[in-house]
Amino acid sequence: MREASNRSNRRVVYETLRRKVLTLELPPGASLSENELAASLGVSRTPVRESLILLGEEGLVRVFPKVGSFVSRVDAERVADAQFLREAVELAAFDDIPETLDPELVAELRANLEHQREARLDLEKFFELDEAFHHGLLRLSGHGRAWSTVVAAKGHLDRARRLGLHETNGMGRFVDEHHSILDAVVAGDTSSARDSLRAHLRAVFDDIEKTRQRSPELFATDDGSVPVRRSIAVWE
Amino acid sequence: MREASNRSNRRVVYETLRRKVLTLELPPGASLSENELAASLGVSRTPVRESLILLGEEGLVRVFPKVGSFVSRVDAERVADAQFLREAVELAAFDDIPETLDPELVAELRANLEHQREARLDLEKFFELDEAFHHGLLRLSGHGRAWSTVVAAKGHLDRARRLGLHETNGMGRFVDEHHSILDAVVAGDTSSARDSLRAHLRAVFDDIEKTRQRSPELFATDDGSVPVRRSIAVWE
DNA sequence: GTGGCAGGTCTTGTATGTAAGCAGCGTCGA
DNA sequence: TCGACGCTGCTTACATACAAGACCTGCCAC
Repeated sequence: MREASNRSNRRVVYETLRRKVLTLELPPGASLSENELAASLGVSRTPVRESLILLGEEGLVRVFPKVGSFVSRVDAERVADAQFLREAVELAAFDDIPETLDPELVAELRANLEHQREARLDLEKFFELDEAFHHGLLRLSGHGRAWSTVVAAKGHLDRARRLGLHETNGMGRFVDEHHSILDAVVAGDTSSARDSLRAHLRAVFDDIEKTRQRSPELFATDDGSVPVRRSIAVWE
Repeated sequence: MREASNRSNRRVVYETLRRKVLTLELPPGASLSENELAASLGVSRTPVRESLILLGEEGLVRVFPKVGSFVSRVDAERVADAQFLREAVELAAFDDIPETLDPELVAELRANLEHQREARLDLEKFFELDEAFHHGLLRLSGHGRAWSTVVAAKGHLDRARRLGLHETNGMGRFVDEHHSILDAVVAGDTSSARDSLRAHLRAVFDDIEKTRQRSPELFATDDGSVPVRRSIAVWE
């Protein structure tokens, strides 16, 4: 019945749920019943449950034993933690940038920036390119593998950013900042690249903070309280 | 039959397995059959399987579908990745050290160093204190929560370190280095503290490198090849 | 002797059954 | 009217049954 896929059901379910949580398609507080999800996705509870456990470890889902599982609130502390981590890692990588850069990778980054400009009004597309760009910066210094750790830690940061960017009219400014960073790196001016990158990351974070002050309800502190059980889940 | 514990079976199994992997009690390459582990631990396959999945995400275990699960080899690349990450995070934290330190925390760190000196011949005890010390340094700057991410990423680094320290005669040198770091921090000399911390972390890493050159077989690159199935598991 | 095939046994992946607990709501009593 | 109590339906946690594939071993043919 199910096609012979190399990717296990669990992997598919995990990635599907993760994407929906990060894109806020499954909003904070949404109920994630194992039974409902299993029925919706056409699999048994097992892969769903295993996925929820993984998302729980990542902090994107909270599992309350015998009560229910819910998409976690966007936690301001976790957002700040992720900001600190990514800044530390990305800046530290610039200390290890080699004298001569991998020309192929530089070309890839330049092409990425072109696509960013084209996609500056398409939130999802832009986010995807933004991720690849920052990952690429790490790869320039040979620390590309550290990106996965950053990715795993910055779920709350990404959701907070999305909350803010829904009110923004275009990501042109970010593209400009990306350009500054890459130009400085290519010019061999590591110090300037560091400053530009730090400024860029801080600007993103400041936007989030502004959003938080405007709409604090979106950032409800994620204490141990159990959300109301009513199904908020938006699930087709 | 089983006592009403707040900690779920899965949590207990996960932490048990993780500890045994990190302490090399379960050596790299050891077979981790879900059935065997379930029988040994007196639980069903479910919590064991869920734990193995989590350890797999952490990189400590490799799961080969329909073949078996095995403790992952100590991977030199992953060791280097973890080294980069922890250095980035710990050094970046020093940029945010406040003017006046939390005196309670400082006292705790000083007491920790006393215990380190007492335990400098007891590997496991020393490791525990070492972890708490570095975590404490992060807490000084208000970034204590970032430690969990570092912990989750540095499993390979910890195992590599253990491999090396089995051949060492005491951790007195590390205690001295810890003292230098803390003294510089307390004196408000952040720059010197950074230098000392970086030197300390690099020294640890150099030790690992030396071990790797002496005993490369312990660091077999962890490619996709399936280990022999014969049960290497040491399990009482 | 050697190569190849088949079967048995192991593995993980998935589905489902069972247990135990929390929450909400209605009802009953004061 | 209001509070307490129990029932009902939901949840996750755990156990178990089944499916499908990989590997090893031994036998058989050549």
